[in-house]
Amino acid sequence: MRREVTLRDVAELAGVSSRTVSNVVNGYANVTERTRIRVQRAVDELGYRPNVLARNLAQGRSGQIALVVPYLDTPYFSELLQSVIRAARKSGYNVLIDQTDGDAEHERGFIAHGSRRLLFDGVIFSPLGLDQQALADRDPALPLVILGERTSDGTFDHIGIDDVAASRQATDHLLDLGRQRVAAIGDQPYATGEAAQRRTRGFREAHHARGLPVREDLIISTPRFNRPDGAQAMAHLLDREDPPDAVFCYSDLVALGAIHTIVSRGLRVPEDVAVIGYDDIEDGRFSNPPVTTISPDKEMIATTAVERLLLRISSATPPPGLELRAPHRLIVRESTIGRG
Amino acid sequence: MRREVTLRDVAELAGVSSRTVSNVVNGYANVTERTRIRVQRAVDELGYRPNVLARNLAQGRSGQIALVVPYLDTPYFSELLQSVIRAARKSGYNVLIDQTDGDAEHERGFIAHGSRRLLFDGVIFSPLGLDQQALADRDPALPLVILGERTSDGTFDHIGIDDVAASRQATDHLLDLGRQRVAAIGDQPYATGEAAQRRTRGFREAHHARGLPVREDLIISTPRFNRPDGAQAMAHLLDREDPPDAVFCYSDLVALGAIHTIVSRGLRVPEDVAVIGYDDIEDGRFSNPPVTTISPDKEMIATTAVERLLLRISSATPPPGLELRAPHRLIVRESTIGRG
DNA sequence: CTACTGTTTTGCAGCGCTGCAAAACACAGC
DNA sequence: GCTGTGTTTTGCAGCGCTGCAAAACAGTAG
Repeated sequence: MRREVTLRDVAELAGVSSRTVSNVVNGYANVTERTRIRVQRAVDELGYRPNVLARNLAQGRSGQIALVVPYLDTPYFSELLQSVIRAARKSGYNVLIDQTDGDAEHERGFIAHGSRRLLFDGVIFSPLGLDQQALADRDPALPLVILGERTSDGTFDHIGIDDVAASRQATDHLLDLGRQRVAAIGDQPYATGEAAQRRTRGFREAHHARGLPVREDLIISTPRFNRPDGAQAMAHLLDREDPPDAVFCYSDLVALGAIHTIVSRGLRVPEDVAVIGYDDIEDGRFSNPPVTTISPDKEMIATTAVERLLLRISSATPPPGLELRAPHRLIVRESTIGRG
Repeated sequence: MRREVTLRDVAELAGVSSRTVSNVVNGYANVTERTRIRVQRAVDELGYRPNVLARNLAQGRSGQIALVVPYLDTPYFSELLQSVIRAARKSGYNVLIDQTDGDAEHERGFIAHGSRRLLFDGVIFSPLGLDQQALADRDPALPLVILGERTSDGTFDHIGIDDVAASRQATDHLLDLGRQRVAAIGDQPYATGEAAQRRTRGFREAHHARGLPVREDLIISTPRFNRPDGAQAMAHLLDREDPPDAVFCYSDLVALGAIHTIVSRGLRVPEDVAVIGYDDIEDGRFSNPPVTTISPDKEMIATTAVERLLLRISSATPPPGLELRAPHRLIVRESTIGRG
C-alpha cells in the first residue's frame, strides 16, 4: 500500500514550505497569485488530498456532528436525518448517526460522557426517555441542540413546533366536522412524555373552548408512536360499547396502525371513524385513505438545528439557549373528509 | 475550556510511562497485574478517555466505515442502515452516512476519490446509477462491499438475494392464483438497471415455465422504485383497454403507490387487481390491504456486509471478491389472497 | 556470580496537519 | 541609503496517540 501524498510532498515539488501549501489549500489570505498558482499546480499534479484526521487533530475538532435519534426506521426521523445531513455537509461537517432505541441509559451516556473525545463536536439530540435530571448531569462543554421533547433550560437550544397549538388545531378539525366522540391515541402520562402531554393538552383545550366535555376514557396512552401500538389502541377503542367516531393520533404511524384496525373490522374511514395524524410522513400521503395530518416544517427544523449547533460549536462563550418554534400546518386529506 | 486528560497525565499520576498506560488501556499483553491495577486506578480517578482522533492518526485508520445509499427516506434503506450501524458498533466502528440521491456523478466521485484520506476505512455501497466502468475506475485501495445492484467482478464483495429466483417465485404466486393478465412495474432497461432486469427475467421465466406468453406491453418501466412512480405506472396500466388483473411490483413502495391508484379508482385489491411487492418493509405490513411481498433477510445482508468489509479492511492482501446470496422468502398477505 | 532467556517497561520518533511568532521581503518616504 | 510599515513566507513545536527497538528487570541454569 503506497504512501499517500502529504503536504510536504507538495511543498517540495512546488519549492515552498509546507506551511505555504497549507495556506493555499485552506484559502487563507496573503498568498501571492504567483505562489498560489504554483502550489495549485503541484497539488493537481500529485493529486493531493488533505488528511482530514491530521487536520482535525491539529485543530482540536473533529468536523463531525452526531445526530442521536431513538429509531432510524421511523420515517419521521429518516426524513429529518436526510435534511440534517444535507445541511451539515453544506458547512463541511459530516454526520454520525446514533440510534438509542429509546433506551434512557444509552441516551444518558451519550450526553454525559460528552464528545467521546473528539469523535464529534456537537450533538443534535431527539431524546425519548431523557428526564430533566439527565440533562442537568450532562457534559456542559458539549454543544447541544434538542429536537422535539424537552424544553430548554437555557443551556442548550430546543427546536420544535408548537405542540399544544397544533394539537388543538387537529382536534378542532375533527370537531368542526361534527364528530361527537373524539378519541386521542398517544398520551404518555409520565416524566419522559412531555411532548405527548402537550398534545393531550391541545386536545383538551379544543374541547374546552367549545364547552364540550373531554371523554377521559377516550384518551389512550401508548408506549411508542408506531403502527402496532396504534393498531392495538384502536382495537381497544372499538371494543367499547360506545366507540369513537374520530381519533386524533399523535403520529402518522399511529394513525396508519389505527386505520389498519378500523378497516380490518369492516368499518370505513372516515365515514365510521375519522382519523387525523401528526408528522406528515410520506406513507400517510399514499396510504388508503390518505391521512389528514399536522405537517411540521422538517426542512426548517433540520437546517435551524444544524445552524444553531454550528454556531454553538464555533462560539467561545456559549450563546444563550434558545427556545425555537418551527411552523406547522394542517393538511386535510381523505381520512377525515372522504373523497372530497 | 479546560484541557482534556491525556495519556501523559495518567502516566504521571500512576508513575509509569505513557506507553505503559497505552498498553493497559488497549489491553495489550505483558503488563503485570500490579501495574495494570495501578494504571487503571489513575485512569478512573482522572476520568481519562482516549482521544480517538489521535489514535486513528497514529494508526493510520479512521475507525469509521461509510454507508452509501441512494435515498435515506426509503424504508428499505433506513431499515438496513439500522442493522448496519448495530453490526459496525459491535466491532467498534462508527458509521458515516452518505446519501447520493442516485446521482451517478456523486456515486462515482465517492469510490473514485477513495477514502477521502482517512475519513473512512471502507465503504458499503448500494449504488443506483453506477456502471461497470465507474467501478473499474475506482480507487483500488478502498475496501468495498456492494449491496443489491451489480455483480462482483472479483475485486469486491457483492451481497444480495437471488433476484431472478425471487421474482419468479413472486410471479408464480400470482399465476397460481389463476390470474390471467399479470403486469410488472419497475423494469429499467438500461445499463444501470441490472437488478431491475434480473427481476424482469424472473417474471419472464415464470411465464415461460408454464408455456404462457409474456405480455410485453404489461411490463412498465419506472425511473425510481417509489410510491409516486408506482402510482403513476398503475394509472397507465388501468387506462388500457385490457387492464391487468395482477401486478408484480419491484418494490413495496411501488406496490403501495399502485394500490393507492387502484383504490382511488374505486377498484378493489385483490378482487380486481392482485398486488405483490418486494422488500418487506414495515409499511407493507400495516397498509390497507397488507401487501404480499418478497422478504429479503435484511439483518443477514447487513451483518454479512459489515463482516466482509471489516475483513477486507484488516487484510494485508485483499481477499477474493465474493458473490454472496442472502436468503429470501415469499410472505403472503391480503393484497393477493384477500381476507384469508 | 555470570550468562542467558524471556518478560515488562520505557523513550523516542512520527502520523500529517495547523498555530504562532519570527524572518524575509517589498515598497514607500525621508 | 536607511528606516518604517505592511505583506508574504517560513520554521518549529505540538495535537495525543502508537510502532519500534532498546533498556531494564526477573528468573533460571551453569
